Amino acid sequence: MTGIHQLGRFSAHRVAADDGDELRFCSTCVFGRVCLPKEVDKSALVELHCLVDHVGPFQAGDHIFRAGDRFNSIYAVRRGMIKTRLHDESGREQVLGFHLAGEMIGLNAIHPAKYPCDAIALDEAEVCRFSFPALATLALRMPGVQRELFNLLSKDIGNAIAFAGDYSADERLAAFLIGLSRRFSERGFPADTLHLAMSRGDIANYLRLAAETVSRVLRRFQDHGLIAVDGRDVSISKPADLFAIAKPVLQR
Amino acid sequence: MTGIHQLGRFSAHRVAADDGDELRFCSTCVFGRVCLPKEVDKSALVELHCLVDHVGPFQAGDHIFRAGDRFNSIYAVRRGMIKTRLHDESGREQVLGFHLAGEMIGLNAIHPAKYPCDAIALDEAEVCRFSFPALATLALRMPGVQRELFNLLSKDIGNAIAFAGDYSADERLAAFLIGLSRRFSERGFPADTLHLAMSRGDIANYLRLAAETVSRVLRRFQDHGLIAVDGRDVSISKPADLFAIAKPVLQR
DNA sequence: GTCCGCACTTGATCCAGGTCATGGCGTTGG
DNA sequence: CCAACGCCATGACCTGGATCAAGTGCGGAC
Repeated sequence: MTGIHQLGRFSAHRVAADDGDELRFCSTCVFGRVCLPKEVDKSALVELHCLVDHVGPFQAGDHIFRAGDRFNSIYAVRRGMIKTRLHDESGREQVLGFHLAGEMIGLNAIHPAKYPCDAIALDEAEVCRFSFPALATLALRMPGVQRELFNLLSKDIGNAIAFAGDYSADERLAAFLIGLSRRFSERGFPADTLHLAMSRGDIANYLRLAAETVSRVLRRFQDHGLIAVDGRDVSISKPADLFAIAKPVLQR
Repeated sequence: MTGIHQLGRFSAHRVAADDGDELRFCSTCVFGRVCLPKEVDKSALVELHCLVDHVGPFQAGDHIFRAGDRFNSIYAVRRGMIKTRLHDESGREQVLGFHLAGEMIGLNAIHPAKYPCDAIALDEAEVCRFSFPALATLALRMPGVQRELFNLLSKDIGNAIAFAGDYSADERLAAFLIGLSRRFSERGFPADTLHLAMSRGDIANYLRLAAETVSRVLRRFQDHGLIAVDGRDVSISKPADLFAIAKPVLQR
């Protein structure tokens, strides 16, 4: 799919912004914070806002972008959950991450100038598309935007190495749940009740475990009273105990 | 160690540049390429060069920076090999990478504003220190510098996920050797004779294997005629066969 | 020299987690 | 209504690589 076809496709999906106006960003938006400092330049802010497209909604299974697509934009998740994954020609899949509202995807596409991975909606989702060339140009005039981009990129390197160590299945799962819980609560969702939009298989793949192991560990956590599992809904009963297990992974 | 103490420490190490002059960068330098495009602005170039400090030499085991140090600079390796690692309070170590001449370290420190990992020389090494605030300011005026920074950061995300999948010990080791070989040859060193400046333990840790497994797999590769091992010197006899093993890791 | 220490190798054994097989359950579609 | 399918759970078994335990070989101190 070429860049032009992509544009056409997204235009068809476009919906009106349901929050954020000409000078205010979505409440969840990562770029919201560039509005805060005193350095705010109204005209530049309008420009920043103008280079954003709200696209979607996507249904579960829809691709936001595909590995190999020419890179032109980075995306902020606006609603729903997105997974990024790469899969080689022999069919092996590797889930790279799950992205919640307010988080950015596509940053790892800047260098090779094409997306290295697929981005797939896990439930009904909407995203904001930022033209990266436009953003980079704007960053030349707005130090806050540049700083924010550097921060986002740098943070992503850190995220990528989160599960790099050789941790046990228990540590991985606990860290996965605690991490999700934190991110949910940062976005205003309750920290103790999680909805896992992804399948057990996706979780397993992300954590480099077998799906059976994920089932078994969740079961054991439940038997020990750490969590309560109901299908894809998980409630965390003993966050402190769960954190104690996750600690080696989280405190890098 | 505070930023100021760091500065003092590095000053003591400072040596004169042995290549690169006022308007030319070290031949290996990642920022060398910003000099190429027509947009070159001599005065800005002088500025870019001025914000670089050549520091070192460091001896094997010396720290370039430590986890927790306040972030102020990114570093380009100038000579030698640097490993980055993080280690938690319980003593578990995790090697994040090995960095050759011409490669950049410290990019993952931008966001938390402090280095998340240690950087340690593996042999006699020198580095170039770039003040990041100065670089970011310069990037506002030099689109080429900004672009290069975005590229470097984005590339690092890709590097971080290289060994993320669940690959076998053979695949990991083969990919490690092929990857090193490629990077050496990009820097002008022969592609078929590698010197591994790091210990077997470091390799094992980086690949999430046991040191014993690294020994055994190298032995097996040698028995199969793929490589010849002489202590820390490895020569690659059948790059194609080795690549075939490494393929699942490399072709993400 | 010879003693020590460290990195590395090699063999023997063990185990966490993978794989395989089966069955339940909820959803979709005819 | 039932069949077909996908997702999940759970038990039985297997295995790749970790761990444990000896060596080996080499460089540095004296």
